Amino acid sequence: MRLILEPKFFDRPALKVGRALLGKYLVRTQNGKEMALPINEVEVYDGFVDRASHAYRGKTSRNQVMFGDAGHLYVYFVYGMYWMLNVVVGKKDYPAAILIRGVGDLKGPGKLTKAFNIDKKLNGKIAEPAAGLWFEDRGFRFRHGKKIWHIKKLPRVGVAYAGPEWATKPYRFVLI
DNA sequence: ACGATGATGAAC
DNA sequence: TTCATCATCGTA
Repeated sequence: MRLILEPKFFDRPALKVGRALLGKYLVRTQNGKEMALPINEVEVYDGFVDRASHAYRGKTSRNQVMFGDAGHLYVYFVYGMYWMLNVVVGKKDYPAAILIRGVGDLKGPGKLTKAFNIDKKLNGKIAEPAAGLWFEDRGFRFRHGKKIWHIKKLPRVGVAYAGPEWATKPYRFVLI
């Protein structure tokens, strides 16, 4: 089973999409090769009031993709070295996105973008095969022989600047 | 615990 | 135009 996730999958409340993305596959094609790994960690950045979100201080040239349509990729550069991969969710003009923090054995958002060769060339593109990067439902993941899993809710990483209320919100989801 | 490393955005 | 900061990671 390989079902490509369409933009409408992402056009829902951010927390719902964040949970729904766990267990889905991140798929990358480049020069005829395909790689795909299941998503096991994400963070949600939700709306104008979220002080940890890039969109909190309004639209800028960097974050404008977050204000666009669901299903677009928001890719930005941090710490002079790493690319972060997000997918935009929710309605147009409502800034929200899901940061992909872990896929397969790759723990950490900077490692997975390096492994998948993701950089600014993908920023603003729709997540679809034509872009070379998209998301798929490949069926349930099996853990311990059963087709179930647990979702652990944790604070987001590296957002102390948002202040205690927003830095401690359980907007990071990990597939256990 | 800290340095690498450069874009970003706010202040000047 | 300068400057502090940053949705990180590897090495110590």
